Amino acid sequence: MSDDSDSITDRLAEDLRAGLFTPGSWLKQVDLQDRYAVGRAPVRKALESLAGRRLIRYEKNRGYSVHPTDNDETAQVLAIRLAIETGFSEEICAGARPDTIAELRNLAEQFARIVRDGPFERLYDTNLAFHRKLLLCTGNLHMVNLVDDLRLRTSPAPASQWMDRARIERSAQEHLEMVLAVEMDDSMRLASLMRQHILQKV
Amino acid sequence: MSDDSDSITDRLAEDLRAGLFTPGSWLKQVDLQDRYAVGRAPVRKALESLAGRRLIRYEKNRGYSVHPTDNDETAQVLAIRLAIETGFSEEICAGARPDTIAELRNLAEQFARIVRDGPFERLYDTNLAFHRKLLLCTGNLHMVNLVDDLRLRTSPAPASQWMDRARIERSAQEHLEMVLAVEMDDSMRLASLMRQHILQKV
DNA sequence: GGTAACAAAATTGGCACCAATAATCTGATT
DNA sequence: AATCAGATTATTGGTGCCAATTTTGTTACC
Repeated sequence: MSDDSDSITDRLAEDLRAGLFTPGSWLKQVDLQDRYAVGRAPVRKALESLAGRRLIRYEKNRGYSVHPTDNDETAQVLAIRLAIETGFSEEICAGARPDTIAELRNLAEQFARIVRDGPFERLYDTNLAFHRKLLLCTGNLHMVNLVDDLRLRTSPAPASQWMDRARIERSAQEHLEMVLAVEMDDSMRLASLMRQHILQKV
Repeated sequence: MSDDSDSITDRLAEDLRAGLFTPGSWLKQVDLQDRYAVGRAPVRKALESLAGRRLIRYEKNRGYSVHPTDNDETAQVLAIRLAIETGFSEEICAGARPDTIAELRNLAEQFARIVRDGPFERLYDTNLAFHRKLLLCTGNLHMVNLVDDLRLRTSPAPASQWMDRARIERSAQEHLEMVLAVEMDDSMRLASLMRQHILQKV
């Protein structure tokens, strides 16, 4: 993600995504330089970068903190994702080539397989890969990266989102239906599926 | 914007917005600490923050650089703005109170007045204020801030966007029509106006 | 016991210097 | 003259230290 390959920014972002930090708590620089075995400069760089991406908060002379789990806030970020992803449904259908659709189907089936047999720790990755490839059909890499960041702002932890088995099974089904919608060039149906998928209206 | 009020981040962002740096050029840290009369630590902090917001680029061991004026890239960012702003047209209409509509009309008229009489250097600010207030009707501050950043990524300089007098007069007219659409709770019309306004299809 | 003022500790912010890497210049060789 | 290798310069990246600020702890006072 970050252009700085061997930086700790990605590791910190991943740990935030995984919910390893208590929401609302302070990300103290000494703790982080201890945790990631780096100096303070790389820590500050990572914190400032993530704050710029609004993955964490910043207050002058107080430091950087993990977003508290605020339902209203996550709902707002979710609404942004919704507008973007559904707004690009036409371009997704227009830009999807047959081989890409085949890869999408593969990823959707792989997700369904993991839902059935595990390993469940790979659910998030596989789900992410599917959605990334779906959005990449538009050729708009900036949009894909932006949605990635928005996703990091909405999913506080895998636990809360993937706990319910009925829900993830439904997600797997929706993935397959989305592939069908893309295959049939039915952007309206795709947008509708995306809406209920993102909002998780079970 | 940035939580750090007395930082140079905002000043640098504003100078980038105003097009004071050559597109594609390197933002050398020594130049910046000279320009803003600060040390290198604040400079690095500002650069990393702006890179996180993708207002500038970063390459490891090479530094931070101004985005080159890439038509394809700006078109992609514009497409994101389009999806978001039109996607929120319903919420704008739903959330607009009478007094807010009055303020919107004021801003639209103020913009039209400046188009007529000047001072033209305030065109960007007034335009921004109008669009911010329009989007703020949704109550989604995260979306407003995000669109602000996207706007900073699309408008390389005021010159390119505001040069054509016919275009800005048309923009002023569109602002007023948008207010009418909001007043009439016609979200479809508002979305349509926003589309042509953002894409500047003259 | 509770509160306010003060002191101590913890934490962030910034600066100066050095290391690591990249860019540029120089000159020898063909 | 063009090219390649090496040296020189320029630029970024990192570390350690200290200042500024905030937080926490302590003590006197009511």
